[in-house]
Amino acid sequence: MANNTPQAVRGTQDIFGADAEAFAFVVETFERVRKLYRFRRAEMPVFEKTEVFSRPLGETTDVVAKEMYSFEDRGGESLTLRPEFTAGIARAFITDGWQQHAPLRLATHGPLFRYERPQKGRYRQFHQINAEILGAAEPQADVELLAMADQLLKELGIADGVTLQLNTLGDPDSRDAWRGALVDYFSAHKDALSEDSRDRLERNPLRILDSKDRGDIAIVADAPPIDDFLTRGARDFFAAVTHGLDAAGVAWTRNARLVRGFDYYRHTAFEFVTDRLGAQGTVLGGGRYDGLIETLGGQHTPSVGWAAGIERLAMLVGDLAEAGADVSVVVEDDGALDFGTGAVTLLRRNGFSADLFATGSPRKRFDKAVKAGGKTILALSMKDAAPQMRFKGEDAACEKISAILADYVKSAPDMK
RNA sequence: GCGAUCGUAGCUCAGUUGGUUAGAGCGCCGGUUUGUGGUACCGGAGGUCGGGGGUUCGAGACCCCUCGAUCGCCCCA
Repeated sequence: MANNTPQAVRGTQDIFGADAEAFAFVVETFERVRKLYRFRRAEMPVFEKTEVFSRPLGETTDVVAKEMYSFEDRGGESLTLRPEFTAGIARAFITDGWQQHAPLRLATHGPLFRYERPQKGRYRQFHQINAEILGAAEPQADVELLAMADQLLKELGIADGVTLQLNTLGDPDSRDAWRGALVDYFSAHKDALSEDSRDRLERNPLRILDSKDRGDIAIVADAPPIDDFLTRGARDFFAAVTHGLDAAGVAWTRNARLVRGFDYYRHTAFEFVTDRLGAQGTVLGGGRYDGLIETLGGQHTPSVGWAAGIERLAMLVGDLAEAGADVSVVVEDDGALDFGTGAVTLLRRNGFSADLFATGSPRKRFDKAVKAGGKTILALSMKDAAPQMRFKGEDAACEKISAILADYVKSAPDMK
């Protein structure tokens, strides 16, 4: 049957039913919480000039560009489907003059695209919710941003088993000193490192810290910690963030090995991690990216943000049952079809969700309605050429429905 | 990009060491039964066994290629 039908593109997903309900629940909860924290809504383009995404990634572009969905448009310009929100928002901050709104709290959500091998909770087209505070150098911004994330996870009902892991990468001076010390340390243990990590030593030494290789983990345990290299300012900044989190009642744990691979990250880095999603344990992650907007040609603009995969959050939320209709109208006799059509429309106009069961074997329509899980069932049959209404059960809802339909029943020419 | 496992009706699966016209449950459609009733019974539709090639007298079962899924590695903005 499907022989002649094109297949869905690898890594895409058709989200439906209970999964779609969980997805919508995540987005709706995000929208609600974002307003509580006074984040403003933004809608961003799904594609940008490739440079918007490639330039901030710097030297590693070569590796990362292979994971971007890039193409030339008819004018020969290289465009890319957004693999993240932040770069596009940073571009808009510059090109649209959003400096005037700083400090600017922004929230957005939607599809992102990465050319990667699909696995659990990871797709080529996936969806994220995203929050940023642009043009805010003070640690209080980090606290607010994290408090919002924390509240979101709690309101989604998935905070159990999820921990906030927090680290600092310091300012550029701290970070450079630490990085140098790590390179020295790992170079001294080069022979004991895994092949992957020897490679990382050249490309991106900080990444050795979250290697999954057993041997590497042992070496990493004795690696010099960032704390030994923090400048006074960096230390004070991190202390202000952690004190703020404590004051806000946000639980956190220090993970001194949590890193971000790109140079524009400064100070705070964090991930909300669960042990319930296999290899893809990060549920929400982000950090402070004070250096990003400069790489795109803007003024120095300290900013902090996070993103979270909606699919992964939805998996943790679990299946949400689709609600049954408030009323199921069953036309048990085709003679009552017009009456049923009018009745169901009237109910919907009065705010009742309603299904109409009027197809298939008339004798089985009632059973269908029962199975569909409607809260109240209104069965319509014919008696002496006139439609008859009958409710299943008797409760307050039936009375309301009767009241809504009372005038309609009187006006129906063949209703008694 | 690499590795492992998997791919049979709409869904969940069974198909014995390769052997006749490919099965079940659920769902769907119709009929009978019941008639404030999610019951029971009967019947029906629906599969070129992911796709292509090969081995064989014979392949859903074996081999190769390909597409896809799942899990892990790499990567993770």
